[in-house]
Parts: sequence; C-alpha cells; structure tokens
Amino acid sequence: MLGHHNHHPRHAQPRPTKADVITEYRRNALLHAAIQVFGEHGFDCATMEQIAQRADVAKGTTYLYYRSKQSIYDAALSYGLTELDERTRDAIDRAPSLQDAIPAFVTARAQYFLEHRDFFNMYVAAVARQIASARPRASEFQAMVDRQIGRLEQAIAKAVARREIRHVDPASAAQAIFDLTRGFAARAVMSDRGFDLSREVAFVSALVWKGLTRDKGQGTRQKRLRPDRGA
Amino acid sequence: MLGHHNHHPRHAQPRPTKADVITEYRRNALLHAAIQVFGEHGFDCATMEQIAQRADVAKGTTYLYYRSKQSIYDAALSYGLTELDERTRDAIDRAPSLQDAIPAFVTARAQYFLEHRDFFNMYVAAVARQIASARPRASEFQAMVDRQIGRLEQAIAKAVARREIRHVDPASAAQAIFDLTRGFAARAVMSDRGFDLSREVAFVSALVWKGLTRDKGQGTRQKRLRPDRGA
Amino acid sequence: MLGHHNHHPRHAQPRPTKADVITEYRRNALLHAAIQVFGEHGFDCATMEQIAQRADVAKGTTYLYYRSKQSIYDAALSYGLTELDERTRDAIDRAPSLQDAIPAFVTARAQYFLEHRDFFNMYVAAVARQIASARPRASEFQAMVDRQIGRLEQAIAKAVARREIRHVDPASAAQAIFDLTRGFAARAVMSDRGFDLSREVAFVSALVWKGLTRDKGQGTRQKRLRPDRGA
Amino acid sequence: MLGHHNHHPRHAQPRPTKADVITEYRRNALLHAAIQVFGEHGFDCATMEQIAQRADVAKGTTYLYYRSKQSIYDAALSYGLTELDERTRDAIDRAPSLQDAIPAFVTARAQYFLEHRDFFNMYVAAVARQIASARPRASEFQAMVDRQIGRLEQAIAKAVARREIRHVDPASAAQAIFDLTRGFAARAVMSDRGFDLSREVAFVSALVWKGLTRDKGQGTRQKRLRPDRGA
DNA sequence: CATGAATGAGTTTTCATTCAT
DNA sequence: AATGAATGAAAACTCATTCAT
Repeated sequence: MLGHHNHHPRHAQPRPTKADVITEYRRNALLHAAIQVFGEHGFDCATMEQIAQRADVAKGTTYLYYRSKQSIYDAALSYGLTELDERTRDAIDRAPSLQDAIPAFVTARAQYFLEHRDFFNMYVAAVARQIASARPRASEFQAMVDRQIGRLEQAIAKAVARREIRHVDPASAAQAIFDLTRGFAARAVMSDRGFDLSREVAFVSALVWKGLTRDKGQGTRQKRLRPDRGA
Repeated sequence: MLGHHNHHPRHAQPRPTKADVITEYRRNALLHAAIQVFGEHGFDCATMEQIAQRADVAKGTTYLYYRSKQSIYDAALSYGLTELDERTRDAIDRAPSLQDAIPAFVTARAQYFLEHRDFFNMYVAAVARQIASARPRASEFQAMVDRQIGRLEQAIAKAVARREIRHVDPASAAQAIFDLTRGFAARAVMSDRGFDLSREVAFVSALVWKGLTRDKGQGTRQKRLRPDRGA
Repeated sequence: MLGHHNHHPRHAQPRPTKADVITEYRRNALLHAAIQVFGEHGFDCATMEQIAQRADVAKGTTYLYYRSKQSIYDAALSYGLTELDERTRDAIDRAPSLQDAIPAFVTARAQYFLEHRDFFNMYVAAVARQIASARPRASEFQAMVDRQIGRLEQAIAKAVARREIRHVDPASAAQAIFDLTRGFAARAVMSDRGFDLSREVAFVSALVWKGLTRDKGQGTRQKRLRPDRGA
Repeated sequence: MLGHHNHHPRHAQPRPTKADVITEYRRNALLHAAIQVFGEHGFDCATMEQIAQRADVAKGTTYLYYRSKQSIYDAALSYGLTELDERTRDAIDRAPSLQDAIPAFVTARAQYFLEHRDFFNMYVAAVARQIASARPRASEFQAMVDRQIGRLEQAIAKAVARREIRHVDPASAAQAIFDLTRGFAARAVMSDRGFDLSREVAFVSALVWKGLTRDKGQGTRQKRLRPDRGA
C-alpha cells in the first residue's frame, strides 16, 4: 500500500493546469499534516479531524485526496522513507571508502530524523508494528527498510572484498550499524538541543570501524594514509 | 504510572489469608493475559474484553484488580521490565570481565525476549511511544530502561578504570551495546526459528569488543589468553 | 412534487434556440440516467455522482437542471408514469369491449415494465413508500396511479352499464386487475427470459373475465348449495 | 441471515434464569422497536438511534443483542414473516374446501397486516427490494414468501385434482390470489378505518372463485363466439 | 453554462468504564 | 468478590449541496 499516489494519471501532461497545482498543493499539505499528526499521536490515536485541521481543510476534503486513514498513513510513511532513502543513498555513494561511508550514513540519517522528528516517530512506531506483526518480513515497509540496509550491506561487502576490513558477514554488520544509528537518532531526537551530534557520530563510527578493521595492529592507520577523503 | 498496585498493603502481613492468595492469583493471571493481548494487538487495539477472556474472568472483574486499561498496561510493562532487569543484572554480575559481560548481557536479554515475545512487542512499542512523547526522558518506563543501561555503563566504567578497554564515554558505549541488543533481539524474534543466536551474539560481541579494546595491536588476543572463561 | 420542472417557461416560445435544445437534451439525459440509477439502487442508495456520471456531466451540472435529488427523482418517476399512462390509455381506448380491454391493459403495462425495468423498480419502490407514508392517499404519485386505475374503472363501469359483465363495484374490480397486473409484471421482470408472457396474460385475463361474467345459472349458485360452509 | 436468534444456545435449558428472561425481554423490545422504525422510515432512513430510543435503551445496547443494523432488520422481517406464515397455514389448514380457503387466506393475511402495519410496510419494501435486486429469486426473504404461496398452491392443486375447480396451473392461480391479497391489504392499511374488510374479501373471493370454477357450458365459449376481436 | 473541489452534518459501530445483582 | 448488561462518547467515512473559476 505504500507509495503510488497518482490520483490523476495523465498521459504525459505537458504542463500542469492550475487545478493540478492546487491538487498537488492539497495532497502535499495533507501529507505533511498527516506526518505531524501520526508522529505525535500514533496511527490509532490520530484522527482524520486532526489531520484535516492541521491541513486547513474540512474533514471530508481529506477523503478527496486519500481513500482512507490507512491510505494517508501509508502515503505519509512512504514519503518519508523515500526521502530518507535518497539521503542514505547519497551519503553512501559519495563516500570514497567504507571508513567514510559509515559516519556519512549515520550522520545523514540522524540529520534527517532530527529535521523530521514527526516522521521519526512514525518510523519507530512502524518498526515496532513490524516486529509485533510476527509475520517474518513481507510488508512494503520492511521492503523499504531492507533496501536501505542493503545499501550499507553492499558497501560493506565491497570493503570486505577489497580487504579494506576484516572478513565479516556484510548483512550482520550492516544490521548492526543500522541498529546503532536508530538508537543514536532516538537519543538525538529526544535530547532536544543538548546533544553533540558530531561527537556521538565520531564515537559510534570509531567503535564500528575499530570493530571491523583487520587485526594487524594498524586499525585507524589506513585512515591516515588517505588524507584526501573529504575532498 | 508503572507498577505498584498493592491493593492490600502488606506492611506486616503475618501469613496470607486465602482471599489474599486468590487475589494474588487473579492479579497474576490478568497480568499475563495483559502481556499477551497488549503484545499481540498494541495498547489501542487491545480490549479489556480480550484480556478478561484470556484471564478467564468477566470484564468487570478486571476493574477490581486494576483501575483502568492504562493501569493494567503499566503493570504489565513494569512486570516484564523487572524480570528483564533481574536477568540483566545477573548476567552482568556473574561476568568476571567486561569481555564476558558483553555477550552475557546480549544473550540474557535476547533470551528473555525470545521467551517472552509478547512482552518484547510491548517493549518496542513502549520505546516508540517514549520517543514520540517528546518530553526528554522523565517516564517511569525510561527510568527502568536507564537503570538497565546503567548496569552496563558501570561495568564499562570499571573496565575503563582498570584499563581493560580504551578510554571511552561509558554512557555512550553502554547505549551502543543496548541499541545493538535491541535490534539483534528484534531480528531473533522475527526470524522465528532460522536464527543462529550464538553466532549472532558472537558477531556483535566481537564487533563491540574489538571496537572497545585499546590500540596495542592485541585486540582479541586477550581473549585467547583466557581460554577458560566459559568453563 | 412530481414533474413540472420547466426552468425556462415556454409560454410563447416561437422556435427553440440552440440553448433550449441543449438544455432539453441535458434534462433528458439526466432524467434517463436518474431512472437507471434510482432503479438499480433505490432513492437512498443512489448518489448524485452516479446519476451525473451516467449522464456524462459533472456533479454540479445536475443542479442546473434539477433543484435537488428529490426533484430529479420526482421528475424521473413522473416521466415514467406519464409514458405508462399513455400506453395504458391507448390499450383501453383501442379495445372494443372490456373482454378485450383487460388483456390489452395487462399486456400493455407488463410490456412497458419489461422494456423499462429500472422504471419498474422505481415504481414498486414508490408504491411501497406510498403505503408506508400512512397518509391515506394524497401524493402526486398516488394521483397518477389513481388516474390509470380510473381508466380501467370507467371501462368496467361502462361494461356493467351495458350488461357486458355482471354487476360489480367498478372500483374494486379495477383495483383487482391492477394488483394482478403488478404482481404479474414483477414475475415477468424477475424471471429474466424464461417467462411466457402471452400465456400468463391469457391466464390472468381468463381468470378475471370468468370472474366478471354474468351468471348463466351456476357461478355463485354452488355457494347457495352449501349454506353450512362457515359453520 | 433471516431467523436463527439463539444468542445463548443452551443445551436443553431446564428453566430460564432471570438473566435469560431479561435478555429475551430486551431482544423482543428491540425487535418490535425495529419493526416500528423500519416500517416507518425504511431500512436506509431508519437509524439505530431511533430503534434504541423506541426500545428504551442506549444506542450501544442495541449491539449487545444484534450484530448490526442489517442483522436486526433481518430478524425483524423474519419474525413478522414467521408469524404471518403461521396465520396463513392455519387459515388454509382449517378450510374444508378451496372455496373456503380462499377467503380464509385473504382474510387472515389482511387481518395480520392490519394488526401489524409497520410490518406490512417492511414487507412491501422488501418485496420492492427483491424485485430490484434483479437476481431471479434466491434470497431468504423470497424463500419465505414462496413457502407461503406454496401453501395456497397445494390447496389449489388438490382442488384441481378432485375436480373442485377447473384445470388451471396451480402456481399461477396461487400467485394471482397472492397478488390480489397484497394489493387488497395495501388499500385496507392505507384506508385507515373507512374500509369494509369483509365486503372486499367477499368481492375478491367471489371474483377468484368464479374465475376458477368449472365451465358448465359457457365461460370461455363467449370468447370463441367472437373470433374477430383482435382484428 | 459547466465544472468539480470543498464542506460538514449525519450514520454505524466500538469499547472503556460503571453498577445493580 | 464476581458478573456482564448497559452506557455514551468518539471516530471513520459518505454524500447532497454550494460556489469560485
């Protein structure tokens, strides 16, 4: 149910009509209102009335843009996940090495969560739901999450292949970094200001990096050998 | 709001009357029923009717033992947290070193979660709620969680002090291990059978341990020096 | 409330303008769309949206031609009733005798209902409504129905007067034939194909005709022969 | 969905408990409230609130006794149909001959409808629905109706067999009497007092009886005498 | 004239909580 | 103490009608 919000599938619309613009504006306003309300109250406690008010429309209007409460929830979650995925992808793609990719990954995601706290609330609630659903995997949500973990996993697999790090199971390592990032982001979001993001990123990254390096006594030395990495 | 619902103050109760026994039995049955139902459906979707049925009492009876839905939820969560804390404490207390404490901590908690999946569902949902509550810390739930992290933190602080590991912020390190454990447990719970617990424990423990060791080229060597630790 | 929705008073309209033609076209399209939709779903379940779609106009356009849902319903019902009345009148007027008029009446109406099933659905629902309205008579719908029964009633009265049939209350007899026709038509409409219309018309007509003919010596005599029957 | 209202299927309940009595009382009160409200407003316009008020309970209470609006509607319709069927059966069973059965049938049913006008309203609305549903037969409602027509049909078949009446299709004849009865009852119900029931029963019965009697030489012969009528 | 987006009143249904028995 | 019938507040969703474009 996630994704796919083409209310008006137009063949190849050359330029959007004014009506399209308004429609898009409303859909967007409702989407962001939904993220706020679902983020604050959770799926069950959120009401369509609240979402409508936050988007400055009447209750019934909501149903002109989204079929149901579930449908607007799915759209909201999917929207955030997609944005998050883009940041994740960029962070990893731009990093020349895994040693750079790890802090980039952690920072990008934590940053996104900090900028979109309501979405983060939805996100952790969705994770909790997913766990409770008991069905091992299978949801569209899980698929999106897996894709994002997959990006890290590939980076790790490559690093293992080129002997940048020791031989580990890329999936497990990616999961671990993912878990650390989530917990880390949670504290960042909850600490509301008194949180030194870069310091914590450095700690987590160092912890993981040390944990992954090959046992030759060098450890972070590789890093020193490649002083151009940020350029 | 968590815990502490002693209907019958037991300050100096010499021996429990039969009524007390029945009362205790009922409270307990309701508690476990609540854990199941809240774990399966979440707070909002769970109904008092379901809990009552699962505990083999009438709906109204529930209110003789717990003031409200919220109150039985709090009691259920608190109960599980207390049991979990005992296991956590035991695991850490019995470990002679931090290197042993880490896998012990991870294993003990994952084990508990696997044995009490419904509670784990409640737990992750409570974490999500806590994050969404936005109020930085302050709940009884958060206090319980912090206490458990605190046990690990102390162990780490000691290890730092005795130079068993490198100089890290014990709080951050404890949080990291905590986060890894939660994610790890989630996958264990969701994988329903095809999950090699000891293998994953070994991976996570090794990752963290390597990440925490002092930079002398030894790393896991300490481990090799103490081949008797599991005995 | 039925009928008569001339938006454009046509008191002395010399020749219809193009606008008038379009207007008439739209009114007509909406009318027939309404008959379909009301026939399929009933007044309460039919939606203006459905009617508009079936007439290939936008929802709001509907209100340019009919004041309200009730008003388009009234117009639709009235339209069908008027057509039906014309057929009824023709059937009776062309029949040289009552013996011919009865099957002509039955056939004409059943035929119309079979050709306009959606209208028939509206019609029986209107009858049901009329009954439920409890106010004895008085609606425009009832008036139209009465007019059609009246045609038959007059034919019967004449037949009585000219001693074509026995002396019966023309109103009661007309009602009876009317009721038979309705039930008969209902079965025809519901039987969807496997219904031998002429055979059933013959049966009903014969039944009624025999029931109305003057006694040639028997008929109710049987009754007189059995004076104990009520005991 | 019609019928079957055993909320508390007890094995062979020796005597009803007080709770059972109350339950039965409530179910009954709701049932009759439903008949009134559905009869007055029809299924779609009736509200559960109205039914609850008429039964002197709160809205939610209704759902303790009936699962849904549809379910209480079905129960109400079924209840009336069953009572009506009993009367119908008794009327026919007690009549020594078809000549007696016909007025007995007509009277019994009209009588029931007059005593239960709200049910009659539901009944005619259900007939209208059945017609509109288009599916030829198949509902539980239609089955109940068919059963009642069937009683008359059997009586007619027997009368034909014993040559009490002429050779007619019993099904068609039964349908005809049924249709007459319905129309007849409708006028009785609508005429609210100024309706001479026995006079109208006599008329309808005589009409049908004459229509069914065996020819003594004339009857359809008249028809044969005028072979030019269709020209 | 035509449109269709926007509105909000109104309906069914659920369920925590109370209370008479 | 235990029961479960009764309550009524709350929420998702529909749709006739209006009106700005």
